[in-house]
Amino acid sequence: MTTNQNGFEGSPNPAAKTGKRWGQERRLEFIEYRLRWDGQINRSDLTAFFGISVPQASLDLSEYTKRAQGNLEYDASTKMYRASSSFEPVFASSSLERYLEDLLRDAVNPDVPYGSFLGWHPPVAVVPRPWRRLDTATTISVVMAIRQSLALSIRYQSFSSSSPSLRTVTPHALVNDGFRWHMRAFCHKNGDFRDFLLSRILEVETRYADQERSHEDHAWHHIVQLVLAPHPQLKAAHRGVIELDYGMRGGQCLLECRQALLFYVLQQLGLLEEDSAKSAEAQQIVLKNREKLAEFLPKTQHR
Amino acid sequence: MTTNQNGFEGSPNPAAKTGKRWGQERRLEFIEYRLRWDGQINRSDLTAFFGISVPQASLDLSEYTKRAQGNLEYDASTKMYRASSSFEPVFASSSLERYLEDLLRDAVNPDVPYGSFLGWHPPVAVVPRPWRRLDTATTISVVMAIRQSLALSIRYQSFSSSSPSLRTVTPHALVNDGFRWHMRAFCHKNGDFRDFLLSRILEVETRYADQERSHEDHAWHHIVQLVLAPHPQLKAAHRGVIELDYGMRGGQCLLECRQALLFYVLQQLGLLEEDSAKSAEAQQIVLKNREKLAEFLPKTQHR
DNA sequence: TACTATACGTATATTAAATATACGTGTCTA
DNA sequence: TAGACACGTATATTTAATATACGTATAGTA
Repeated sequence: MTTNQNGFEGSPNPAAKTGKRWGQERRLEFIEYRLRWDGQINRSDLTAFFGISVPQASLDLSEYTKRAQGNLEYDASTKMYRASSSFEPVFASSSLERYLEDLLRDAVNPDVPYGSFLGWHPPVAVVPRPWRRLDTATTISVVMAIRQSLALSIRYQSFSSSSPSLRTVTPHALVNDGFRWHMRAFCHKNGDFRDFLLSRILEVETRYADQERSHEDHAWHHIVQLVLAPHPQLKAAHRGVIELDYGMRGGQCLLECRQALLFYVLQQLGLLEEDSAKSAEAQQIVLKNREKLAEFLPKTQHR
Repeated sequence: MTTNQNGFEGSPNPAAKTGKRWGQERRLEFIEYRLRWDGQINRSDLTAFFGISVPQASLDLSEYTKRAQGNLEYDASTKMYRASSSFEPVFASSSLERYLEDLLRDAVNPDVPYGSFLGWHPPVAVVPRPWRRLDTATTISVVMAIRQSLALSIRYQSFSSSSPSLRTVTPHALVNDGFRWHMRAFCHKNGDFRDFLLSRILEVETRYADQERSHEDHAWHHIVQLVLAPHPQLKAAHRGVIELDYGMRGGQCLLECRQALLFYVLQQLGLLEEDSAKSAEAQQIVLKNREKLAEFLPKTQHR
């Protein structure tokens, strides 16, 4: 990628030209996706979804058969194609991860069109989140600031100070902690790098040219390793369950994470306190290399 | 939707035929998406992404201008179109929610093609999750069982029992608790509805026809309301911050949730115990209608 | 058992979309 | 000031997709 003086880069090329037609490639992916996750597909699915004609749908189906021999078999009784018993996916876009993500997005935000290929799908429920939604203009300001290495003067409501204060920050990345969005930024007042919740930015007042500062953020680039193990006070059988859940081998597993995110990881795993009041059953896992990691935790966490 | 004797339904029609061409509609959405979140677009973005010709890209851009007058302005110096100051989106697909979801999916699973329109985007970090991934075949079995009202005989590793046991269950929905996927199912052994972690299903042994049981699952269909408020022992200024975070009005906010998910919601909000050992600062919020909700919590939670 | 409806495949000619190629314009860089 | 580049637009041409039609197979129903 090349960067010009505006800080803009040539965009990457995810669904790049392959010589094939973009539209038809999507239709072939659609066939496989529906075949796999809806269990079935026929021409009317294609004509309804893409607005193509019946003969074209036939052509697409025969093209898919050519590319993925033996995946399709026609069930004349239901007038549907089904995945054969020897079905082997040929498109990465029909992966389990994508399907689950599609289900999730649809359940969380049914009004937003995500362009998914979902057909029939099971009822899905998601644990609701109480936080208020973000502001579009603020998000765009932050993204632009990251791209062009701008410093932003923001009115920010930190938890530690009683009223909103003006700060100058130079953001360089976005962070999702599983619940909310933050920006990772250099704070000009304190002279260090911190996290700021996007939802606590009340206003972006001014922006001016700064410099690229990401490389100075050591806690960001430093990757630390957590060693997790089942709680030793659990019965052996329970330990086995935990090992299954976490895919542990030899009684432990490793989890890599940016030092800057260590606090959030431990918080989510309920591992912040050394000796929690919780029972072994509720605690489930322990952090084996706590001493080693202790130095990487902030002294006071101002959320 | 109509259901035939196989339990399959006619599929919904999200990107339905609008008279317009599906492919060109995607290209127009792409133009707006890039304009909004990449800040810019030009013909080569279109030709590279969709594999179309230069004149066609020009046609698409002028078509977008026709549909969204005043959104585009050409910057001859960078040879790019930019969003004008009076930019008004005309496609719901360029919403903030979709952009953030796209960023998240790309960060969590960079290898899975999600078909997003993301161009340049800021570095994004996500708090890593330690759980092992699901099995495709198991997931398909569960989805099929839900669709066709099948009972599954599964080898399941519950946390309470020491070794995997065989159970017969009839699932009717999927649940995402923010971390892991469950199925909501009728348990034939216990005669009630429970949650089962998909990752603890070791094997699906047999499946046989059962009946639709979702309507009997009262805790599933019953919606309860949580009343959340800032922790009363917080200073007034801190309470204001919490009210901002949660979008509270009049010092509280409501959160609706299925009774069956109440446990997970309280767990995630750190509100499971009545009097937590945590400080008011760490606790942040309280549940105002705890007594009312107490009856809806399971006596013993077997995770 | 015959009749009807429907979805399949495939063939035809036709329409419409997208292409290659070309030429003139304006702006930045060398 | 010349060259490079991206813009727009016009041409003829190619290719994709369409409408229409006909024959086949299955399920449901009279």
